[in-house]
Amino acid sequence: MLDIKLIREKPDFVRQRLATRGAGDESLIDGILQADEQRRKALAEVETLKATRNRVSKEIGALMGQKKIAEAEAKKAETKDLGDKIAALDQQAKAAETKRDELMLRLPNLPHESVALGKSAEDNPEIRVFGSKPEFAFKPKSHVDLCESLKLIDFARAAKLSGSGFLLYTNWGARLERALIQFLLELHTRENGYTEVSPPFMVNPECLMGVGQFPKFKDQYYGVAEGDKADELGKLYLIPTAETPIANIHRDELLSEKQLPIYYCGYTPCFRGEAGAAGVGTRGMIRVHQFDKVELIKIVKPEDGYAEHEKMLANAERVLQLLGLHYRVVMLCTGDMGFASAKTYDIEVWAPGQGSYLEVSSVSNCEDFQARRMNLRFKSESGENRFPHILNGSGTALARLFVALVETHQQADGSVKIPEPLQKFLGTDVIRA
RNA sequence: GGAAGGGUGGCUGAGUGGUUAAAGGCAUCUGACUCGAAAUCAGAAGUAGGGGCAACUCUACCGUGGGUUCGAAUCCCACCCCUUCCGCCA
Repeated sequence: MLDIKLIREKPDFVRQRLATRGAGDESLIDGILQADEQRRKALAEVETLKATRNRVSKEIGALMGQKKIAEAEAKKAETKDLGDKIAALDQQAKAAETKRDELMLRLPNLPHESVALGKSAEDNPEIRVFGSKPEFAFKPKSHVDLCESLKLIDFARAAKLSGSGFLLYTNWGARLERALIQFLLELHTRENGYTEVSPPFMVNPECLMGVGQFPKFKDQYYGVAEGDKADELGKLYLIPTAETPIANIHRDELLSEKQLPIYYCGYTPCFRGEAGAAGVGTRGMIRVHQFDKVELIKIVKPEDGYAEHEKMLANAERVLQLLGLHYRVVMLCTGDMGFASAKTYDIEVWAPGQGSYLEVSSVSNCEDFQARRMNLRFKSESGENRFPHILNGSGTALARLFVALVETHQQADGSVKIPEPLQKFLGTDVIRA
């Protein structure tokens, strides 16, 4: 959520920054300003009436104390009708506030000034490249073929169990998935200083609201119900990313400055409806309804936000470097950024069998946008309450990492070599048919 | 699912209709003492939203939402959450 004071004081600046996203959100500003104006007007009026009522009520109390019953009764008659006026105005103020906040919750974050202007993914500038596309003396296979020949994934039976867009990892496939999770968590906790957490996989709607996934993208997530009780639907949702529970850990808290920075990492499965998205329904692991991910979350002082952002990006890149994978880092342009983000880098890993780059990590600084939504603050040394920056980054998404790994390290004989840092977690240096 | 108890400020914990923003304690800040610190003593200090150039001032907030009343942390109703016990259960 943006700061209403910023919208009030610099509406043109806010409109201009929103316009760079190209989604037309700046058109909401007028309605927000109008509702805000109505709210303040009603508030000024009703608060004057309340002040009167409070004063008279105190006088009545004093008179009662002195047993001057008649005088007290006279005062009561005086304020009798104030209540109705107050109730009516209260309702007006509340209605205006509700309208203002509904609109505010639909506004995305303002892009940071360092973000490249652009309309779509084609305008995303490439920041750097690590390694180079591997050369093969044979035609590299797709992960789909490798997974079938090595029996890593049973696509057909996964569909039998849950429909398209789900994966059944088998034998070395399941063990590789588990080894990757272990490898990632060990890397981030031991080398990069993150504290591991293992959060619930279902959360209440407030959490989704807090990170900005609700209300705008409500149709993209899985709601659950207990048993067959239809009215339970909507009390809990399957998490689309570990960001949702982890970033909300300190929701509605007032932290002390000494507690910052906070670094969390955690493994969870991620559930995505992917309604209308291309790729679901075809075989493969690129776009699925459920995938594993190790997520990084930071809660930091605003002045440290962007330095921490770069460090988090480096933490995610380290994963691919250790696994010997070629990748590139791109900065998402203003038109391609996520709703809550002020600045995002994507890491795209090369998948030789696909002949394309796959997004395996998205590292964002949401600044204080999420902190405002979830009312997470910290008390600074000087005593003022401030909103921290909240950052999130995939460290990394697993299904696509799995794809890049088997496609990159496949051998002419159809086997897959396991990079050295992963061997101790998997217990082998090669997977053969 | 059943029963009982409970939700008060950064934390803890009093408070059953009228100067209660709310005692006490902890933590925090300022001053005194000290070479400095600790301890001790004195004092300050909630959060949010309005109005005002400002000094300042008003309003709201005791789990949430309603209700009763001139006036509600306090009384009534509904709901949510937590704890313990029972039932079921990995």
